[in-house]
Amino acid sequence: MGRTADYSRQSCSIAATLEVIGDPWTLLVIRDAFQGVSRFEQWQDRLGVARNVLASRLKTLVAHGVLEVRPYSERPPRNEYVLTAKGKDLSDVLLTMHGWGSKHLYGEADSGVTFTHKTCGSELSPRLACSCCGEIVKRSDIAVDFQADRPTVADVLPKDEAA
Amino acid sequence: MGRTADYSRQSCSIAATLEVIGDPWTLLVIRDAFQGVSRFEQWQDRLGVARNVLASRLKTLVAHGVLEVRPYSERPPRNEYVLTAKGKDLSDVLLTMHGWGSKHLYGEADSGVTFTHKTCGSELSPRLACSCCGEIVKRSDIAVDFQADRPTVADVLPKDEAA
DNA sequence: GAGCCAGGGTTCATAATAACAACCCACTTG
DNA sequence: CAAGTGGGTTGTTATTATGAACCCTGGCTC
Repeated sequence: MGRTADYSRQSCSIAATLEVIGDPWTLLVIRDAFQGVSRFEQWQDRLGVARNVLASRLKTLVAHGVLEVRPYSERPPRNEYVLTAKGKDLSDVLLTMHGWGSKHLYGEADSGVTFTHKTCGSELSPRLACSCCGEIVKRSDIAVDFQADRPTVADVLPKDEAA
Repeated sequence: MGRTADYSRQSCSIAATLEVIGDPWTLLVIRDAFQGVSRFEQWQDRLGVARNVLASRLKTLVAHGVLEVRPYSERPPRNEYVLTAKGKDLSDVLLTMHGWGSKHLYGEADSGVTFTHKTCGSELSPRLACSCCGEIVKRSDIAVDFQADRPTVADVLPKDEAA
C-alpha cells in the first residue's frame, strides 16, 4: 500500500527500504518519534497530517516492526507508539538526510535542528565511514557489485495488511 | 507538487530534503543514475514507472539542481540527465538506506547489490562518523539542539514549477 | 447523571496523483 | 516512403490524500 508506486518486483534493499519508509509523512513520523513523540495527538498536532493517514502510517510502521504499540492506560484504553531497535537504526538515514538538506538546501545548519557530537563538542555533519576499517568513505572508493537472482522486495516484506 | 503531502510549513532540513527526493520513484531514479542510467528510456525500462510520472520527476530533479540536462544529440534533439555535485552528494543517503534495508529487511547483503570498500577490500556496511573528530557516532553521543524562528521549507526551496 | 472534555481513532465525500494507453514529433534507416 | 527509435505529451481511469464529521471509552464537574 502506501504510495501507488509498487517497488516490490525489484530486488534491491533501497527499494525495500522505501517500501517501508517511503510513504508520504512516514519519515516525519519517525523523525518526531526520535524527538520523543509517541502519541497520536502529538503527531497530529505537529505534522497536521490527516488523521486517517496518520492512523494508516502508524499501522504499517508497526506491521513492519519499526514502531511498537504499547498501552499506557487500561481504563480509557490508550496506546502509544515507540521505536523498536529496528526503528532506532533509522537514525542514520535521518541524520544523513539532515546533513544533505543542511548543506544543499539550507546553508549549513540553518534549519530548526542541529546535532552536536557530545564526545568532541562540534556540530555533527555526518560522513559515512567503513565499519570495517573505520575510514571515511569516498565515493570513488566504492565498488558496486551486482548479483543475479536475488529475492525481490515482495519476497522479503510481509504481505500487505493495511486497511 | 509531488506527493500530496505538504511539508513546506515545517522548518527542518529533513522535511526539506523529502520535499526534493520524497516523491514516489524519485530515489530509485537517483539510484539508477548512480548506476549510470542517464536516459529516459533506460529509466522507463528499469523502473516500469509511468512515462508521464518519469518526465515529471526528471523535471523537478532538474529544477532542484539534483540532475542536469545535457543534450547529447542535436539532429534528433535528445537530452540526457546526469547527476550534479549536489545530486552526487545523495550517495550517502542511498548507502545508508541500503545499509538499513540489507540489515533489517534482507538478511545482511542478500539484495541485488553490494558495495565494496576498495581501500580495505571489505564489504561496506556504512556507519556514520563525525566529520570533525572522525569517530564513529553512537546515537547516545548525539545531542539535539532546537532553534526557534528558522526559515521554513517553503522559504528555502524554489517555487514550484512542475507541469 | 447530564453535559462536557480528551485521546484515539473510523467513516464518509472530494481533490490531487499515479497508472495506463494512446498519440506526437524529429529524425534515421532500409 | 514505411517502419523504427528516443523522448516525450495528452488524455482517461484508478488510487491516495485531504478534510471534516462522527464515534466510543472513560474522566471530570456541577
